[in-house]
Amino acid sequence: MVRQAKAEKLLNTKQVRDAGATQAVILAAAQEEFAKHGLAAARTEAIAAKTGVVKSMIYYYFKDKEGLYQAVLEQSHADLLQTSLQLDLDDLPPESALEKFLTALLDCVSRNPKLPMIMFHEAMQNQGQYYKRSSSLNIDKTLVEILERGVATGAFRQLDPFQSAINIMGICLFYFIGIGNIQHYPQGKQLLSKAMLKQHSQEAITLILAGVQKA
Amino acid sequence: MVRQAKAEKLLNTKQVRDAGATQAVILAAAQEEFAKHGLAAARTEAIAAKTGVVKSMIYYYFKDKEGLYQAVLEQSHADLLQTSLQLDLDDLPPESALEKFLTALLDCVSRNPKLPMIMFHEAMQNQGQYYKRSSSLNIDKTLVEILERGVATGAFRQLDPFQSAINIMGICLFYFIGIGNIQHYPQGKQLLSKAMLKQHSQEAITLILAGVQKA
DNA sequence: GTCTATACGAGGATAGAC
DNA sequence: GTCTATCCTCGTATAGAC
Repeated sequence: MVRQAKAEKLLNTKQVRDAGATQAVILAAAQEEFAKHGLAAARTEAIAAKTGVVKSMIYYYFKDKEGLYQAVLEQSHADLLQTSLQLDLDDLPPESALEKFLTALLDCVSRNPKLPMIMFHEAMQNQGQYYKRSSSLNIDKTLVEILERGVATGAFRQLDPFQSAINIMGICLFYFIGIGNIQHYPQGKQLLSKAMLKQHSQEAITLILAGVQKA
Repeated sequence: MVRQAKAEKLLNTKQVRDAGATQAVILAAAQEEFAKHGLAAARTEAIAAKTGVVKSMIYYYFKDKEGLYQAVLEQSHADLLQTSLQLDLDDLPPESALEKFLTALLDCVSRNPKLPMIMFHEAMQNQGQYYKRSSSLNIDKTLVEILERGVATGAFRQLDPFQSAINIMGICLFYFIGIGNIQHYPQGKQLLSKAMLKQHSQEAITLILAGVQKA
């Protein structure tokens, strides 16, 4: 009797899985799906299909699609937030602070290339209503402050800190957002390979530093 | 008898509308909707609601949602294509060519701020499968060629033309894509006002020209 | 060409067995 | 905790009157 029960469990491996593992696997699949489609166009069925777990598990763990979306948003921003908090830039001269900031940001999105896509679906579809509460605003504020300081000390040229912050973020993040279109170029490069990501970071930093420097 | 028919037509003004006007009004509304939501998440009902015309007109004129989407894509790219063809940059030195190119591009997207949003929904949701056939690839190719020429003549620093082209496009376009998120900043600026658009163009051009110049 | 009404399918969400 | 089966809303698309 007991033996039979055990055998049944071994056959049906799904029932052995624990809560944490299932949640994690759902979150990972959801991140991919939301990155591609955003909240509205994402399909819970597609997410479930990737996990091997059944659709109703999503509702069991995350209540509904929106609940899952918010969980993904939070998890995706966690690394970025953590990174930004650790940066202690106030003591550094503006050029060094900017370089350190950019390196950290580019490392972060290179580790998680889906993040920019998620952010911008959020921006376009939902006008940032979920994003607003999130941490990312601090990132941009940090950058604006570095630029203001650099202009004040004369390290940077006379630029508008607000506009320039947007443009600098554009240099860093656009690469990841445009991938879908960029891929269609003849060369057929692997845009997310380690080598290309490294090169992107270097090119971006060089372009930015040269761009803000006094003429 | 004839009189009555005329009166009836006057009352029911909808029936007076001609095909061209209706198509145009649908296209305009669709462009807005697709810019916000992309193909999958766009709602034909929402498009119809904005027009005052009834939903079934969409199917009458454009066959189905995808047909309307392609029409919007084509119309949205028309201006950009037209602009890019008129640019005759081969005779100009690289710096002038780049500046002329950037001015044209920024004018174009300032006139039609929805274009970048549409392009990037397309990139993310559909991996550029519609976009591929479109004209925009030429835009980026033009930019790559300018950069290559500038590096060859020594006008620009040693940069990777491919990577740099992406980053430059990022500076120009990111502003329009990020609007949803950027708006939430305390300042509450009108990002699409004439003044702000003008400023963005100037800041972008300055940043780019400074960034590619030889050190 | 425009409207009303409706068929039909897709997908979000739940109930209940195991 | 996981699965199966099902409900029901929403949204695309069509049929047909005017």
